[in-house]
Amino acid sequence: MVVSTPRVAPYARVKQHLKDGLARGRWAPGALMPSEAELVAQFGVSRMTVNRALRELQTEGLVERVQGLGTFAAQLHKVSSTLTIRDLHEEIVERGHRHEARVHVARQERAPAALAQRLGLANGAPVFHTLMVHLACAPDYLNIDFTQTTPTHYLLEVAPLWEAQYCIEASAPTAEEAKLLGIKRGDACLIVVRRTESRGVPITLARLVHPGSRYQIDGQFKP
Amino acid sequence: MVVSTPRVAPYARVKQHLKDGLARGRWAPGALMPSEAELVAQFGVSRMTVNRALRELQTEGLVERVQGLGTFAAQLHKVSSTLTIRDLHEEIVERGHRHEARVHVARQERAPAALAQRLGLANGAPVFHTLMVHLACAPDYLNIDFTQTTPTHYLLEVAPLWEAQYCIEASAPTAEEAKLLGIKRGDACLIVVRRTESRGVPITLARLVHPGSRYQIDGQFKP
DNA sequence: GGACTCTACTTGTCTAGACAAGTTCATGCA
DNA sequence: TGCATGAACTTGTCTAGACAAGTAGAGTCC
Repeated sequence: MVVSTPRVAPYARVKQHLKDGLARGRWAPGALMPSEAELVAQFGVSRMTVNRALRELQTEGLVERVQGLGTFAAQLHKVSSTLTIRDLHEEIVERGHRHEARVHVARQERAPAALAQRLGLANGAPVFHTLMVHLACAPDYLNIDFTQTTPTHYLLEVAPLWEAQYCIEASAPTAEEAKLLGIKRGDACLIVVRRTESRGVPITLARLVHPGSRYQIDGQFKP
Repeated sequence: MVVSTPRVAPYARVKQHLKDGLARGRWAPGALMPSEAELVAQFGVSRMTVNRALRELQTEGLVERVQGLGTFAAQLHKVSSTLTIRDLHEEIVERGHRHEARVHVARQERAPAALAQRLGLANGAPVFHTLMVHLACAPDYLNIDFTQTTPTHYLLEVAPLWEAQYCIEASAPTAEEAKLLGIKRGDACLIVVRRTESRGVPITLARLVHPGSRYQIDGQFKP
């Protein structure tokens, strides 16, 4: 019987070796780690190979490198994880549900002062204002634009999303939001305020209100 | 007057060129992008240089590469951003505040069934149970263990954090939590449930309750 | 038609050497 | 003492070439 050894690339071997060492605390946060030259000698590979391993560990936030100084074990107190912002339309379609939405407001407006400031626009600059409620299980309702797709989906196709800041908070919905979502004013909501830019130009400022009892934001971190 | 041109590395030039093209929609999501060989000819650099540019774009999620096929513009509908989980103690100290905490529960227990399942442990396995309230502006209060540091801080030093899953939701606090935090039961709270592992061994399962009126979770995405 | 092989193209990875640029430290000079 | 210099080390990056491995399509044989 032949056991196929799943050939592991040398750069991956070096990388895993360093990860293991970090995992078992061989190098305390901030401690100096082996130099590229040492790893070259130890593993018998070329410097480019070792360099790739270290560079990837750096982008993963596991080590910090300083030209002229060396490679240091990163402070693991700061852990950056990935949080996926998904297009709601895509999400629902993938789950096999139909997705429709009720559009309550869809008009061009002059930006009020507070909004203009947050978007970095002049007072009264024209903006599009859309207010809609997404329904995962669709009733037979209106059939206008944006009931088959989401504004985010549309904007992502027109202008690739290039920058986004978001802010997650919990609070009670406004009276209007509670009414639209069919919940009580006292019910906790998860509110994501998301601002997107493309090439420095503000694209969207969305206030996404999720009933706390039905939505969660999940994320995961792996080294 | 000499204007110093900030020398840009060739790999960065290639990378930026592709980013620009993606930003202005030169390649629709899923479309075939130039091959390494084409970029080598176009920029007059070696293949390793082009390869690095493309590989980094891949790890940034901007392109997808398939051996034998080519490089494709990524579906930009999925945007992964970074969310920083910070050590609360570190955070508060950095802001120049003193940080103390009231410890209400700190004992070893047998894990109840629900908890054991979430941690992947046997029923009744011994776990440490800590319940504490963090105070940003410290009164003069108890002075026991963990009032100068946080359990998370301690555990991060003992066992480097190697994996974390979290889940953010909004809901009303339990009666006990409301009492401890000095808020009303109806006030919305931002609840982060965080589970950490190190080398496959569960380390902590934390339920972090933040009064919605005082805390937000911020994040940012940049290409 | 169906199965096979061969070719052209793609990405994945490694090598050995090179030069640039940053840090640290010892050395020597004024 | 104070300061400039340079050696020794580090990481950052590039090159030209090589082989491996995966895909797609054309051609060939049965």
